[in-house]
Amino acid sequence: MAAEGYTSGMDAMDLDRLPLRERKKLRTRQALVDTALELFTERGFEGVTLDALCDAVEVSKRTFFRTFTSKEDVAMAPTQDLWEAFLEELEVCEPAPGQTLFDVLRDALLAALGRMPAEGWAHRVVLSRRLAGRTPSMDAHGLAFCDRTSRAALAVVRRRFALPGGDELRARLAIDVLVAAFHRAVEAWVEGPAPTRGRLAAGLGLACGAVPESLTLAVR
Amino acid sequence: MAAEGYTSGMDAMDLDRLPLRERKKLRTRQALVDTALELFTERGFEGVTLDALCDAVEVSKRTFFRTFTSKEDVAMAPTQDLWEAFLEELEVCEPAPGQTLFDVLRDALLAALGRMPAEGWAHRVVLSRRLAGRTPSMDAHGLAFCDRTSRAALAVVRRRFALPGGDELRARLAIDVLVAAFHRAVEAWVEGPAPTRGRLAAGLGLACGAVPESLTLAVR
DNA sequence: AAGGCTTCTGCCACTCAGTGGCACTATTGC
DNA sequence: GCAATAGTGCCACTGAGTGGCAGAAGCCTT
Repeated sequence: MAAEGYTSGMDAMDLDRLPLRERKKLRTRQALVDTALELFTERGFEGVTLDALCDAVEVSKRTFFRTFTSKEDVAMAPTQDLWEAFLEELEVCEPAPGQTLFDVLRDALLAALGRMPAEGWAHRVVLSRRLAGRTPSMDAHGLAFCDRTSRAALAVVRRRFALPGGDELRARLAIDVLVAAFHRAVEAWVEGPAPTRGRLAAGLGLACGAVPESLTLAVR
Repeated sequence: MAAEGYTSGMDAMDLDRLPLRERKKLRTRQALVDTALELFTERGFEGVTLDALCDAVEVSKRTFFRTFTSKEDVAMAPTQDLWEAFLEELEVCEPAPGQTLFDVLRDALLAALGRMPAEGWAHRVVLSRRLAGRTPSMDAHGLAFCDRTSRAALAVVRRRFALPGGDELRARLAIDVLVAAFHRAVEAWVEGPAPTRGRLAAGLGLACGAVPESLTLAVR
């Protein structure tokens, strides 16, 4: 079943209606992600060459690079799916007027989280994050992706919620803070017991709630 | 330890006292950074091979990799010097009791900024950042470095300012927020006219001040 | 249902970043 | 000066990522 967790805005129904060619492509994509996470976890990111991965999935290296932009990319796919869903949620959400932008952003992220497949996704993210923890190049890749997503999010916010000029900076900071809170939540989540979507959502809420106090926290 | 803009906690006095070997090393390092920024700016990051850079500086590739960890690294050196100085400042600063952690962090960063060489440093950072803006791999490298520095900063904060257990998250968030504010400040700074240390400091103050409002900013 | 048309895939050769090893030269402390 | 101890240059090698082209597989007519 291809799409789950790989193409964010799509459920199994849509999937079956896809032309055969697309379904195949999705299947290879999923196979690459799953096998990559498995092999990397087993032997380490550096310990697995692309040739080895491609052999295991029975795909040529050329095809790999038509599906993913880099070796890091394949291992970060699960998280990236979430951020893409976040952008889509941000695009369609209808916040109550007067609501705080920060809350709107947080809710969009929570909604995106709710759209991730209940089965398997969380596990893939955990493997991916643990790997990133001990693989600098993976971590860097993930951070860069977040940064690009933040820019995209700012563009959506600017277009949909018509910011007064001086608030551009504040909006961008709100996004940065959300991203930071999310990272902290994930960090705690992958260490903790039984990582599920629900626990991650709870952690995100907690981290977001801690932000105001983080600014007024006194030393000594 | 080093020379202007290359090793944070040292001025020209100290430099002359260094053994010859060290001074040579520093000189190569500086030559590599300057030439790299020049060539990259001229022909683009991808447009310059390491062999070309090493030829220009008359250094072997082997030596390059003894000085820098990667091609990206050499181009990000100026910013990294600042963050290293920040860690040192954080280590030695003596905040007034009751002061806000966030303010302590911001002041440490401002102090580090003040320690950067008045001549040349700002210009190097501007070149470096502009390059990073159109070179994903450089940007990723920079973000990863910030992340590592944030972790290190948290360790210092934990040790020096003995946090109660539950405030670990809040402290880390405070650091993340500072980093975000700094990034926004730099972003605006490299676009603006006549980038000097002073203007960057002003921009950082502005961005830090905008954080509380960014959390309460309402949509529509 | 068979033809051509399009799109994707496999393969091969290539560039370039980054590493390991060894011989060589230069600095330093005696 | 003279060992000991760096740091350096050179060379060969691995592995990521790319370009090009020939062939296969899905697709779209009639």
